[in-house]
Amino acid sequence: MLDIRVIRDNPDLVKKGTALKRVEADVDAILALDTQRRSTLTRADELKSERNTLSAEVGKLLKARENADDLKERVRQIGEEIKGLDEKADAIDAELRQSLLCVPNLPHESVPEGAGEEDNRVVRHWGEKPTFDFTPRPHWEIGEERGFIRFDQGARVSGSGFIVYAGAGAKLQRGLINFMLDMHVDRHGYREVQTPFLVTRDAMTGTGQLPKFEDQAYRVSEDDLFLIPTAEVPVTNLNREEILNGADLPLNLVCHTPCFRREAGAAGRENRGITRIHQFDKVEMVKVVRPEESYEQLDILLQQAEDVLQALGLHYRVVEICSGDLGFSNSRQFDLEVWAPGMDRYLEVSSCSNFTDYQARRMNMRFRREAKAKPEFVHTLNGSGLALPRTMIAVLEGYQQADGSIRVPEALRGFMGSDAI
RNA sequence: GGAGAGGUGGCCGAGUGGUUGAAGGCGACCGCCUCGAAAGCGGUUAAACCGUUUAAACCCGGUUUCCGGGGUUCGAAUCCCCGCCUCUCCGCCA
Repeated sequence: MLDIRVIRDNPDLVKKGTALKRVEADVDAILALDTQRRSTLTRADELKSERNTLSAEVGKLLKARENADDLKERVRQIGEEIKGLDEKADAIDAELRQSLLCVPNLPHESVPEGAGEEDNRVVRHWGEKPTFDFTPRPHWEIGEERGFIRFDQGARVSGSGFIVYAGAGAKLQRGLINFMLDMHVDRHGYREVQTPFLVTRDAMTGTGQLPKFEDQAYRVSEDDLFLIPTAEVPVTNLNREEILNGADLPLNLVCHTPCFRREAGAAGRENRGITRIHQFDKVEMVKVVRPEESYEQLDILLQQAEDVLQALGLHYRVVEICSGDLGFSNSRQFDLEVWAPGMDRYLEVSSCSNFTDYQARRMNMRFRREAKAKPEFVHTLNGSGLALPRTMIAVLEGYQQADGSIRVPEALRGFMGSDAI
């Protein structure tokens, strides 16, 4: 969330930023609550100060075996008044926090202005679209025909939007996961973690999925836990409520998890095959860094995600996300879109974002530069490296051959033990 | 799931109703000593919020916080209730 002081001191800046993001946020209501909160707090504090003084006097009187009944009664009355003010302050506080949680992060000044997806900017391309001497087929045809992807069995077990990988398809996904993890660990210097897939409401709130987007998450109501929509949630929250040692930054963490998304209202034409399913695997990179280096780290993160696609020999483009399409908690974001020849379109396989101190403030995650320095909020970033289904699509469609077999990308041959499946 | 024990500052660990934000130790930082270091000696060492001030901040005044939430009391780290977490034993189980 945003620093209330920033909102207090620069309300217009905040209004401008949220407008750029095309998000409604009632800044004036927040300012009013803030003023109310402070005046209530000031009055309560004064009374508490008085109570503390008088209480000490009661103690002295009692110790001297003198009567303190009158004083006691007076303090009791003050106590009641304090109780009322505290309750009021708590109520205002809760309301203020709720409002604050619904204000998005502000876009970085470099972010192009735009209303939505259509205004995103293609920054560059890498590689070239593969050419075929036959009409490349979409992955759902290939996958079904070869038994790599069992849509029927996924639906049978869990309903529509769930799939089963089988045989060489299952092994291919496993190979991709290993390949990605190894690259980030061995080459990019990340530390691998394995986290829970069910997280608390606090964790979901910390990274920004809640309270605004609860309808997108699977929830286990019995325990009020949520199935993670991305490893970003458990991994970023790993050090919440902590003051980190500045010498330990930046933290570079990589994690493979399944991701669960309800995708309410997203069924249909655009999402045929496995482009958008309720459960998919993803390798995610998370960085926790010093504030002054977060934008530089975003470039590094993006490059590291690109490295995976390049190593797999997949043509892709880098897209800079405009203000109106920017994620709720993001200040700047680049997507990687891989080419899927069978579908004849680009697919988002990675999203690399800087969250500045927005998540850190929600999670209360800070660091100390030096031994006695004041704690400061860290900056957090994350990027997919990569989402598996769409990588799978690009491989199946991009490496398909006329006879229906799939060439195995060089990088995966050692693992697969063959050069075609 | 059942029974018991426990959750105090960066860490260890005192503290059972009134100058305890919290003894003592460790660690860290500063200074002295030293050619330098170690040892030794002295000092410093929680966070948030409100107010004041300011270019911003420090300082200063106040409040809160000893797992979280309620309660008792003039006053709670200390007493009571609920919850969460950790450990031990039992049960169960990949």
